[in-house]
Amino acid sequence: MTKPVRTRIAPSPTGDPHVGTAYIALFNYVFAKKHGGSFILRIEDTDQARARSDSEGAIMKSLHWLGLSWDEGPDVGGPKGPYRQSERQTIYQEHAQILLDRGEAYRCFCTPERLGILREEQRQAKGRMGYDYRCRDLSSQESDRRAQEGEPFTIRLKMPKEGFSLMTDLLRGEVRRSYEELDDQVLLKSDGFPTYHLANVVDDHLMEITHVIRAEEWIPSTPKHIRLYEAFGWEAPVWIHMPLLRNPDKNKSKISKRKNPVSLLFYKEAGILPSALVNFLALMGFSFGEDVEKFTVEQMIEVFSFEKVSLGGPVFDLDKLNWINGLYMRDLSEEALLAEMEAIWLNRAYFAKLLPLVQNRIKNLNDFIDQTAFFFNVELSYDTPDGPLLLPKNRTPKEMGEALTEAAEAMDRMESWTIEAIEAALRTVAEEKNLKVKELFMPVRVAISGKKASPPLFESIEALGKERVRFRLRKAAEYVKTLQS
RNA sequence: GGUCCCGUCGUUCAACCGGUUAGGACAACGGCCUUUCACGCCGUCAACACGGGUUCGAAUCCCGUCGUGAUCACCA
Repeated sequence: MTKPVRTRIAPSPTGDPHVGTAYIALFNYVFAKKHGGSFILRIEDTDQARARSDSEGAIMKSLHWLGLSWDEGPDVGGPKGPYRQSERQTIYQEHAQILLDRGEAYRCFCTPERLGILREEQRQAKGRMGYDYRCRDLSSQESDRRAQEGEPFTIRLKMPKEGFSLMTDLLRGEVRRSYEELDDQVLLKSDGFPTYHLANVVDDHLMEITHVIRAEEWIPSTPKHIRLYEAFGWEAPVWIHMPLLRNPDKNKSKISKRKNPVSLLFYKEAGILPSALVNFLALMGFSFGEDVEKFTVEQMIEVFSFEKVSLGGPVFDLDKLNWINGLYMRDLSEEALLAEMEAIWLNRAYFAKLLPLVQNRIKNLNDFIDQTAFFFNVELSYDTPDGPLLLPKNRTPKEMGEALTEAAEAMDRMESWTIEAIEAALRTVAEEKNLKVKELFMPVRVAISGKKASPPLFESIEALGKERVRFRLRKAAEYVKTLQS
């Protein structure tokens, strides 16, 4: 009677492909394959405000790059589609209606403004947080009337007010949670889109997901999901909450782009091989056994079991990633290595892009190498003769640290990566930080090129790409703080 | 702040259901190899968060404390 194993990765297309997505995808993939099951990709694009058009494609491309391909998904189709939540609107609305009809959910006419004020009051009072149930006991007549009159509403799940919820997590055992601290979650937003909670449960059920393998940040809301399964009368999947990847800072906070490169594109552009990155990700929480650290996904599938997964939040350690990548480099034939090099920056197209930037500056053909070296590596050293120029006269390390950090974030926010847009963004940063243009541009130049003399700044930034520019600006921000003003 | 997860070297992963000089790897340091560097090899440094129990015996089981983290949205 055991059903075929089906797992899924459900990324939200709101930004660059995230290393955490790859991490969770890996374990879903491996577990499914271990049991001869299916691995599914579902795009959770129900947040129309944060969705970014280029994101979905980039996520799929990156996952394919890592070899974590799916059996069913928006691009390959499958029997349980569509696999994009934005294309499943009516399904969610129908299911919300079912809950409404059964009295398991209710319309809520509270405005975002009122809820915001409520939240603020609760914060001040340091009391219980959460919805105050104002609309929970509206009569059905009133509820129907107001809905008919066109008053905007959301649909909330009716949670029990007492007792406790019990979740059994394969890795963590039983987790109890009192219902008193769980409020009535919004299931359907006033724009008609579902929230994660509704869409996730409905889709997991309809797509016959047997094991939900997701990050530990979901543990607190799992009782709501369990309640939803109960309300629908469905069997819940097996819950497995993986630890969260962490920053290498003092506190080991959840991995974040402010402190660590989190985009898969960064690692690709930094010359990390997909096989090495996947292997490294596997090392985060999983132990192969016998002290073996280098293994392929296929080998991991052979030996995989959740008993071999540990729960401490693993720190994403670039040093070890680079070490293991070196291992994979040495395994490659010269031919294969050459192909990998051409695939990143050592190719004609990239040379052609750089050449116009330096043509006026070179006196012989070989000067090209000197002038463009910084376009071919990842991290620069600022402990150099020009390094002190990160700090203009009369500016403090703190000021410039903040300015460079802001520059990094401004670059990250850019949607269209053009020379003009880059310049505009940096000028805005200078203005916001009350810096003269040159007080920002020289440090930025040194940050991205390592030198005070470089090809044109914005063109160089454009050619380097967002990932390395961000990385260098952040590194420079750290370095400048160590300088004396 | 409430709730919940977690807690072994700086980092990562071990040490089957209690009995080990607590092990491997990355990093660091030292050495060998090498014209140099790297690779490789050898070695050194380094951890059971704390306090109570249970037990002949606790990193391992229980309780408490502390600490980190996550979460408390019409985001996922």
